[in-house]
Amino acid sequence: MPPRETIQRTAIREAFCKADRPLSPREVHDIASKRVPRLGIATIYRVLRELIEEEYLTAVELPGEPPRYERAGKKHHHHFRCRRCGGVFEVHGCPGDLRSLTPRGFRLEGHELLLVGLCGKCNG
Amino acid sequence: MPPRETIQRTAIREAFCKADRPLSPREVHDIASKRVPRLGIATIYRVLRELIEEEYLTAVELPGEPPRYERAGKKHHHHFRCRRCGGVFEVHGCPGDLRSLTPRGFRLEGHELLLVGLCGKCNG
DNA sequence: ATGTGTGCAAACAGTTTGCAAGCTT
DNA sequence: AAGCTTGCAAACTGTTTGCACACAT
Repeated sequence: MPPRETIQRTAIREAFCKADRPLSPREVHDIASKRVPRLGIATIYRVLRELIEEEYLTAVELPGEPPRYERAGKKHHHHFRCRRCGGVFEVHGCPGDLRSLTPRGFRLEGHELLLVGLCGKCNG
Repeated sequence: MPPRETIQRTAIREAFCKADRPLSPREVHDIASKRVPRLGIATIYRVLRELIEEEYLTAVELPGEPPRYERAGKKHHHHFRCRRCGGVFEVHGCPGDLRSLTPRGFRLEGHELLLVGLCGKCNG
């Protein structure tokens, strides 16, 4: 049976609809609390897990920072992080032939790539 | 004045000399505890911070997990994470030519790559 | 002897879980 | 009405800090 339509779930989904960037659990809680005052942080984590399970959201995990979440459905991509302003941008395309880097006997199933440098604004 | 030569520091440095992979604070504690039985986890964190400051260690930040540490000064390399046992291994070599993925106007200075799959043991 | 470094425990931040009560179906 | 979902608080993990004591110098 599908999950029930609760105001909490609705408020949480709405937060992601309005956001144009990946949100942390704390940020989701801050946004959704405006609509559902007694909203508990545990509910955020529970619903987040369900929405990922349903593939409504995906986790965005970047090195050195806690995970954020964004709407699922985007095609395979990587990110570019500006070391000056901290902004994170999508980059499309993908390096090929990563199998050649894989140690003998290991099974390669996927990869994550983060480019680092200066974004257009910070590069001047 | 330089840090004092304590058995704790020695045991922690030794753990990294023998390890051929990045270690988590917990792993460092497990290894160094064999030599220094009453070793406290707080000491691990304190010494880790000092060793990074001294550039004896560098932090290895992987997406979705707490930081690990390895000896500084290694040449450019990446990591492979086993999705079953969670182990992290070094891989040598590099995809190269990532400039083609960089957005127009951005300045590419570096990159981080994580391969994901099954390690030799978990692959069977 | 001096004062830094350590072990322990408490404090913190982020995340998960147990349980009684509430709300959707 | 039935039982999934929530809020609350406690439990857990990873990390930091305060403090008295130990030990390297």
